[in-house]
Amino acid sequence: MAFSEYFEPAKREQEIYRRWMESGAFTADRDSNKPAFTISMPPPNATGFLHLGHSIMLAIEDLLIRWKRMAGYESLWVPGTDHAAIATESRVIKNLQQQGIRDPRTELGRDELIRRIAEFVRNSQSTIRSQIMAMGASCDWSRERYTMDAQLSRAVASVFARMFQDGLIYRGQRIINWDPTLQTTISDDEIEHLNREAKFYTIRYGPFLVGTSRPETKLGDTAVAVHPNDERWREHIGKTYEIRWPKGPTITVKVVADALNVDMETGTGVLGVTPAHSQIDFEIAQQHNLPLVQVIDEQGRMTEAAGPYAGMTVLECREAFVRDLREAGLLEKEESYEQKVSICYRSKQPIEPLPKAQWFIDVNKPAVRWRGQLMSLKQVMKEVVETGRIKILPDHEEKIYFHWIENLRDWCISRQIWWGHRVPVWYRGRDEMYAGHRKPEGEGWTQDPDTLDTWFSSALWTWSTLVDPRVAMDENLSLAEILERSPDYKRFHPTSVMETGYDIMFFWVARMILMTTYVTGDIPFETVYLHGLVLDINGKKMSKENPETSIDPLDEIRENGADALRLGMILGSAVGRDMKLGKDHIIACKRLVNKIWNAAKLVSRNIEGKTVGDLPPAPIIHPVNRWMLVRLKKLIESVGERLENYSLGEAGEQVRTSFWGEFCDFYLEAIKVEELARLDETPATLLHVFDQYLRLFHPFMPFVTEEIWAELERPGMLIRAEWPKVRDDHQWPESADGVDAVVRLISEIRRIRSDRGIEARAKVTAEVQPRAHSEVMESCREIIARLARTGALSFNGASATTRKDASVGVDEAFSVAVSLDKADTQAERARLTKQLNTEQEKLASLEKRLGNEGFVNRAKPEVVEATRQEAAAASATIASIEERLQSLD
RNA sequence: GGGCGGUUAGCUCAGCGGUAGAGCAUCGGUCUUACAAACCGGGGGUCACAGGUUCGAAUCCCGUACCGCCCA
Repeated sequence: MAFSEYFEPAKREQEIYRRWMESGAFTADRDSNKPAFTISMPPPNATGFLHLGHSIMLAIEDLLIRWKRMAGYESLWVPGTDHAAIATESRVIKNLQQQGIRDPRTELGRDELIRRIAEFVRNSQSTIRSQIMAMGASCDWSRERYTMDAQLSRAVASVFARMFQDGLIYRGQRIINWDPTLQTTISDDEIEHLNREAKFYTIRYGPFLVGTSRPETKLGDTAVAVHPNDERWREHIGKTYEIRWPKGPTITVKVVADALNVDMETGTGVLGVTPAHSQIDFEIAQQHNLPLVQVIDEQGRMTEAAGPYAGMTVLECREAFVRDLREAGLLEKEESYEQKVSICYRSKQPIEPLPKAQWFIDVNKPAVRWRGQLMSLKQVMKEVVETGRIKILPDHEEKIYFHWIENLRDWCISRQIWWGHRVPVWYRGRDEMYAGHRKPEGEGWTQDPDTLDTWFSSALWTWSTLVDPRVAMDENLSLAEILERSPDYKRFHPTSVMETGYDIMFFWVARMILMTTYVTGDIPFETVYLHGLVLDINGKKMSKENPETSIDPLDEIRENGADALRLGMILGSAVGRDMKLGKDHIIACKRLVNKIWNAAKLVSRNIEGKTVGDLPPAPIIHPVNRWMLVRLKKLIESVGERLENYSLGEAGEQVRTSFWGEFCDFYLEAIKVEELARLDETPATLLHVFDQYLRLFHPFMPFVTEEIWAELERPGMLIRAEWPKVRDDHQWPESADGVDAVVRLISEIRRIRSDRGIEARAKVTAEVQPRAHSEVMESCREIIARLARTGALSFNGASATTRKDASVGVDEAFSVAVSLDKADTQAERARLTKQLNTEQEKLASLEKRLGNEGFVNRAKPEVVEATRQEAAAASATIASIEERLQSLD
């Protein structure tokens, strides 16, 4: 046992992690008979870097995994990475462009570009892997997966084919969200909204006035919609107008009545309908059988249908068209307003609604067999949460989830990029189409060029990662058969907890529920724990533009250690709440790491060279040892409850408070007293208690606790040690209450010393007049003497508490007189009067409550009893204070 | 426009029916070798505002104000 002066995380963490790995502690044993506890790690992007979002995810999940592992569960934490289709492809394309390849897609071709991206992914996967390790994550690397692994790809294709056969996947010509920058469609959920200052134009439009922020789309109008009850326009309904724009083209618009989308109060009550470039207008057009005129193409340029404006970009066209309208006197009004622009969450560029044939998942078709009924995907998604089969934390996220489902539309799953799972559909000629997990027999088939939304494959993650790779290679097996023959799937699915940020609940969590219930007939996970965002100290998203407030987890690990960073993510945070994280907080957490290291040094010194018996055989006699065991018992109880409730921050906070305040500040100081130290039971208690704290702390700060465990030569490794159990035999109420009184007595003497400016080194004479627990107090005299720095200490101080040359502290269990060099009755009276007032106020309020019949009759009996006892204690204290005050007269 | 949150000590936040807590910061002190990244002591809050329910409200309900997020 040779503790270094400081625990140096940077020097020790890698070695500790290596020992964990080598011990096999991360690897789940499928054949054990323990209950399973499974978490699927949200796969970081294969090309990403560790950021604080990952840190908080890893800190929370590792905490749960380690706790459950210690508590007797077969913990499995499956790590992996995501191919992140759009993000990765656009990143590599940008890199290639910087290397001088102006248009990588055309210059390299599909196969070569995919080869380059795959190579890039291979190189960067190891980066994120080592960063996950740096956090101390105890995940099962032997089961690491990647969304593009063969068996996961097989799952993707098979699910697609099955949904196609069930009619849940269809190809449809619809208005989709087109990102002209990335040259692909995106789903509704991938759109973000941005407010920006824009112009709002009112255009003279045949007999109408029509408002728009996008005049260029008016070239593609095929109707105007008015409210059926609007007197102003009623006569026009059903008529068709030809509108000749100043420089062309001429458009034909029909006047239709629409009560749903037209608001009479807004503007002129006339809505220009552009079916090809607006979701809502498309729906109106479908109802009224209106034609579609596409005026904007996929490059974001005007089409031939835009007449003289063809070939211009959208913005060029807007400018030109507005100018032409103005010159022709058709521009009625031009005002500024705040426009909501839809942008792509990846490229952050405006999206362009366009008509295009794409693959969709039908969320409304009742084609899913679920618990004996035929339901739509939407209905199943709702059902599993409504019935509590899946519990979402925090609670209010369930409401958000339901609200999202209400508004959910068919999910567009095809993308026009190359990196990803290719749509498993083949065409031959004009009429033949085949969907399956492999190419159909015969000649002349061509595969659909599009790929699938990344979230399609991540939606399968909880179970696709558990598919047996060898079994999945058998092309003749159905998906159901593959699952049936995958031992990990059978053993570890459904998973226990899905822990991720609330910001991807719709992208991911909801879609896992959708896919997994459909494919497996079971839920993907039992509990969803959604953490909040980690913000900088000003409540802003961290970004490289603000390096002062931005925290890089890898820097923190290097400087302060992974334990401190992890604690920083857990302590003082609660489920689902955003946290403003400053470096101060992490440094404060580092102090706890340091504190436990130092405590370990002292513990080590105390047990050195002694025969330390194990608990329980040693009978515990001394009240201070008993008190410590009682405190520990209550802590274990309470921490267990908090963890079960997912109050992780509170659980950690309680261990910290108890460890620092009760164990370090009192117990460790108390056992420095020879009288206590020489008892055989003391080192046994000390080691037992410290050992238990190490276990309680381990899931919160695994590295330092594991290192101490080794230094103290505890058996095995802490990662595999058993979680503390509540010891019902550790119950000594008199000792526990008595030592509580001793703790207060010490504080009382210290306070008097501090108030009266008694020199720190001087020993004072103190006389105690106990009213309860006198035996315990007397048995702690040496401890009191040391911690309160008293010289003579007696316990018959009835007379002393009336002396004028003393300062008296009053407590419900005792009075204590501290002798002074000089009497100062004024100061003494002032201090006691203040305390008297507080006590009297307290008593008055307690008595008022007790005098209230409603309270006595209706409140819980134990509350009434506690109130009575408090009142009794307050009166006892008051009586003593009054007695003391009289003696001063 | 719809939905969901938040408003508690100077700061960051817990607590969410039994009468207010932590860390940091602050003020005063430091004999004591586990720890000055520490120790001892102190100060600091009508829990945003206004109603209601209750024996009892920071906590539950209704409303107001401001802030934030999500969806149209």
